[in-house]
Amino acid sequence: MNEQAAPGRVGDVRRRNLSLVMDSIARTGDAKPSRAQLAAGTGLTKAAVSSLVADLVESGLVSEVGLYRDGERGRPGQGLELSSRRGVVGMEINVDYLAVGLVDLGGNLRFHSTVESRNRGLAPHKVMERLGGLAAEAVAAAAAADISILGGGLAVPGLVDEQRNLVLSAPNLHWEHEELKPRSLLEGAPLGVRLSNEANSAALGELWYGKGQPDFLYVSGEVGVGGGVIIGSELYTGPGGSAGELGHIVVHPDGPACSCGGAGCLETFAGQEAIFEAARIPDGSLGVRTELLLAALAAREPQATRAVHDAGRYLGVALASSARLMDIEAVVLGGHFAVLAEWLKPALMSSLERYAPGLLDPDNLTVSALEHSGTLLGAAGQVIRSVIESPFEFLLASKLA
Amino acid sequence: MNEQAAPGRVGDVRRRNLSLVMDSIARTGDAKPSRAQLAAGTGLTKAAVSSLVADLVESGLVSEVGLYRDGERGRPGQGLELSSRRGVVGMEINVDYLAVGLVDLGGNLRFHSTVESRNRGLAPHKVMERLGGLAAEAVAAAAAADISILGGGLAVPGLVDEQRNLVLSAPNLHWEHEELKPRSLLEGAPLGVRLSNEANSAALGELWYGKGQPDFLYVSGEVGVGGGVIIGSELYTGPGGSAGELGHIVVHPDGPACSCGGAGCLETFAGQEAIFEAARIPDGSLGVRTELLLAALAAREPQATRAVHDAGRYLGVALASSARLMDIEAVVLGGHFAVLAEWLKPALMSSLERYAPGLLDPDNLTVSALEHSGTLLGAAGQVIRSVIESPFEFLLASKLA
DNA sequence: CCCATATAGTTCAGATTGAAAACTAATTGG
DNA sequence: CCAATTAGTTTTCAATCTGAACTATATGGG
Repeated sequence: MNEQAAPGRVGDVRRRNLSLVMDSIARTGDAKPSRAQLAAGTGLTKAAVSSLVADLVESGLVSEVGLYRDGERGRPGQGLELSSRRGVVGMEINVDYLAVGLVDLGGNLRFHSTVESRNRGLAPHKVMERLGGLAAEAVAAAAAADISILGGGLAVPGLVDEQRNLVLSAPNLHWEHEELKPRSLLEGAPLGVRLSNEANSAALGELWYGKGQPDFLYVSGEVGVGGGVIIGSELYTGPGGSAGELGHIVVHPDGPACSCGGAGCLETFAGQEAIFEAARIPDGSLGVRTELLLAALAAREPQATRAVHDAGRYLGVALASSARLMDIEAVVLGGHFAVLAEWLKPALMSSLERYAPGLLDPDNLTVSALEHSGTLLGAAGQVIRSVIESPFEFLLASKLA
Repeated sequence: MNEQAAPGRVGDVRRRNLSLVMDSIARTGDAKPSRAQLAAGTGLTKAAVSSLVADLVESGLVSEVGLYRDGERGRPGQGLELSSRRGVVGMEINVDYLAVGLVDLGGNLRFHSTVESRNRGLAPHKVMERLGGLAAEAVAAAAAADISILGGGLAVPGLVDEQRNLVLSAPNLHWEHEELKPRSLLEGAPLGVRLSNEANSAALGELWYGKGQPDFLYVSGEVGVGGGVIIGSELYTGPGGSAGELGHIVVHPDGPACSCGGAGCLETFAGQEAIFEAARIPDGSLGVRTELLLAALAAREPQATRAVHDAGRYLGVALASSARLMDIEAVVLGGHFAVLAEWLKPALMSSLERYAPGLLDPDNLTVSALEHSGTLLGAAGQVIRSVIESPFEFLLASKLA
């Protein structure tokens, strides 16, 4: 069948409980729980929690932040939080811009910088060079705030091989099978830099730092139409790692040819290019075209209205199919779908009602609250999450060093 | 965010390792491994394996089956297998028939019986009564073979709530929100009877007792078109438990209305009724209509050929979308799609090639090898699997008794 | 026929770790 | 200032793994 599971050792229990305590602190967030509260919350004894927290504090992942003094009787507890002096750098390469952010273990965005950059067709090493400059700013900001950088996450708009640091295919950048050297962006960071897909990162950002529902489909409308599937608070990537390709669901069997080699894909109706073209918006920078489109919609120009209506209708078809297939009950719109939400939603909802009546509650179709920082937060969050989920490995590494 | 994980206790290690040993024995299958081989395979020490096996043998889940004598030097090992004297009854209610089977822990079908029964529109208690008669045969067969029955699995062609023993909706039986009493089919079986969906069970049967690939989409062509999604050797059911509804993917936005309330669903092109109707096969029993259709296809009658061609084409659209969305790389055809495979496959493959070129290797589009017993094996297998995955709970229960 | 060799399986000491209970620490309120 | 209350630590105990030594049972060469 498939691979054999590893045997359970006595020490695994501690591994798991360290993670449980980290996760509990992370979830409790701003409440800064005491050891006693963690014991109550996790089901562990106070003794066990004390011992676990001692290890986590020693390693610097968790800090004590003063006493409780809430007027209750009894000895006040020591508040605990994920250290605000450890951080991860989130980075994003997109078609029209580059962005970096510094996120501390608690999930606070401590520094943020975006620059416009026409990356389409640019050689990967050129783009990485520019991004390196931006990353240096984040490193400087971290030094200034006395934050030690554990690692980084880099999101790109394409299919990636995380293990090998390959961008397998990013059609909108015109990159095919390019090897990046993300590690070079943050020399010396103990956990390195992790490559990820933009839509997946945005979905994870939404999960960890947004509304936080455990099951939803994130729809990313950038130049391409991407998707990130969150099931049971985990990203579903599929066996090969490329699940969520909402843009290439067939929404009309007689539809036009698509750049993917197929036909009738959602992207041919609802991708940025498709919408701009159908709305007769002239060529130009993304910002300008978006302004023109919004103005045309506000002026109720028929071609623009129709373009967005069609996009909404076919997005509805794709969501109806997706919801049925994957049993999805909530959708979060991001990217240009978020920008166009006001005009898109009516057609989208009526389409959903036609093709999958009653399946998706209108209240469960929301717009991302994180806007542009969602992808950064998600990219950094993946590294933060890996520390929360396996603090034992981190402890080991820091003990050796 | 979501629910808190349970704390790790020292005893969890044994729980996990008991399961690991059970699973190792199950996987090794006919090879009947010795304790030493299990130690090598699992990474546990011989001492640990001995202790674990002792518990499993005592509870009756595992039996020793004679010595190895393979001409090697050294003391021969004691072969171990999942007990062939413990069994689970698999049961199936479908539109045109009822079936039961007796499956031992090793996955061998020890008894099997199917009867035709026009269940459409029949009251659930009537159907359960008939099924009870069949189940009694399985119980008698078990007694004769000295097999003690641990529990049962019951598959139905509809959406179920496993926890509450509800059939939420089985349109092809004309059942809506019916409560079944599956437990009554096997009074006294310690693990009870577990209700499940027919397509999901067939997919699991294929996983555990068929070709055994870890990732695939099982497509069930019964009266409705269902699907079972297997990812990483697990059934993907989605947050609400109703994932895999392949039959209601929208394959043509201008298609006809569907019984689900939507429009253009795959089922309206590729369901049994749709195909028979498009092929102009007169009403009658399923067996007769199938014969007529196969004869018409053999005679190359244009309406039949066209009907099956269309079904294949739209199935291709649905599979292209599904494969893109869920990153699926293998498909197993079951039910009438298996019967019609010869005529269906050409249209299906050319459709896949048109809508998702290169995504699905023709070699990865296969027909189920288990035929009708797949669903039974899967239904029983879910209970067997639960014993393999948590033998500790079973040990506890049997110690109390 | 017997003993060296090899492999299977068991026994026992040692280490890790959480539970449970008793204990110490720090605060409030009468 | 002391009783009550809550936080956190220390101690003892049980579960269960590893590792090493030991016993059991086979093969094969002299």
